[in-house]
Amino acid sequence: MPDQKGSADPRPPAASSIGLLEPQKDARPAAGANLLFLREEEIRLAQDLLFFAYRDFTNAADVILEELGLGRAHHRALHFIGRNPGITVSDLLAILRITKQSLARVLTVLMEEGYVAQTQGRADRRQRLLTLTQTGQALERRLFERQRERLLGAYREAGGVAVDGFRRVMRGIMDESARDYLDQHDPAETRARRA
Amino acid sequence: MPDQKGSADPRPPAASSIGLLEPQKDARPAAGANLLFLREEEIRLAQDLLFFAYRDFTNAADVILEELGLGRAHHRALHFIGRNPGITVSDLLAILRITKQSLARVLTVLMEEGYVAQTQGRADRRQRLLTLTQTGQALERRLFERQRERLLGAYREAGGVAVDGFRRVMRGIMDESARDYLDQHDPAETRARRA
DNA sequence: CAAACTACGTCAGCTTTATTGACTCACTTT
DNA sequence: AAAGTGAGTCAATAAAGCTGACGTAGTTTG
Repeated sequence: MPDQKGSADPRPPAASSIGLLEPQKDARPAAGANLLFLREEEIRLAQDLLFFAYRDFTNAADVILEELGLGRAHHRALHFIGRNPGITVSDLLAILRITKQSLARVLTVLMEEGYVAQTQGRADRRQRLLTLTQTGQALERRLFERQRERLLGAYREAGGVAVDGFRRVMRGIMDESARDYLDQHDPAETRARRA
Repeated sequence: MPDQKGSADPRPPAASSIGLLEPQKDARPAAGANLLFLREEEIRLAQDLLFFAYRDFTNAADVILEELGLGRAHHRALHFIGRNPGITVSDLLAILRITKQSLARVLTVLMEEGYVAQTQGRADRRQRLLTLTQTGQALERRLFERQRERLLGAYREAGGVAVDGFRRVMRGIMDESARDYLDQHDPAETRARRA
């Protein structure tokens, strides 16, 4: 039980810099609009949210990974190969934003253990297209199920409108290139519904 | 009392538990409501969202950290010390979920560089209460500003309702203990507005 | 009060995950 | 034929985490 601030609380001027940037004379009466005045505290809360949600979300799959002697890096590779069957090594590198050598180590293990297979590119034979094997798909699914439980619970509690908001904000946080990537996976069908 | 789990949730039932899992014969034309039928793809999209948003959000501060020879671990410590002045070492450990030794390495650097100061606990003199020095506050602010830009942009684009949804979903994803922690920082004032 | 427990620090050794830079090989493009 | 690209690999290194064990000061309790 954290008891912080229990005793001698050296906390400096707490709500010190409230009005962030412009005091923003929010004239809009729209519902929820008052939530939008972005004081510092609101942003700091979001930092916390990202940290905890990501921490616990990734953690959900760790038990399984540990059994198999794999790490999160392997999970990430499995996830993106599974979602992009036939992806090239360089495309995968661009998604993960790690170096070729870091990826190589991970891929080597995944191929040795029979989770991932390579096939030579047809158009460009220099390419090694990555896919999940049956085993790989099965593992990815186990990992997925764990994380799915969490998201399902969160989605249920929050409701559909909240989920939509969640998506919008998350998209806004990431780089434009990441949004572009997502749009390839989330094409017309879903985007249409969003409009 | 902070809202635990789903029970006793004071929040408006809104469009919560719509046809989840069920193929949902959506009669409602309400915007976003039909987004809620949780096919596998929807969950996988969320995995992507978390990965990219977290990747790019944390990345935003990396440039500054690199200049100073610090890493993300240092940033996390700075952030949570800044947000909990006078926090004890063990409380910080509980938040970060790393081992004492890992934290020790980080804290040693931060204290050597003059970003963090320790004071002996008054009630319990075994405790070493951690605070940011002036320098530490200044650095934390620089890092904060970078991440703030991103969030500000995302919040503006998404709008107040979306931000509220984002918060709800993120809270739902994390462990209950993390939600409890947040409730200490986000007391009456903010929660009231949310209702 | 003495024993037991707690908060913190630290030593020693280890693993995972990442990094940079240079190089080869096979293939494609110009 | 030359230049460029996709992929793999070598070697060396770093950041950030881990376990287990132990010491010391301080607190709580039988």
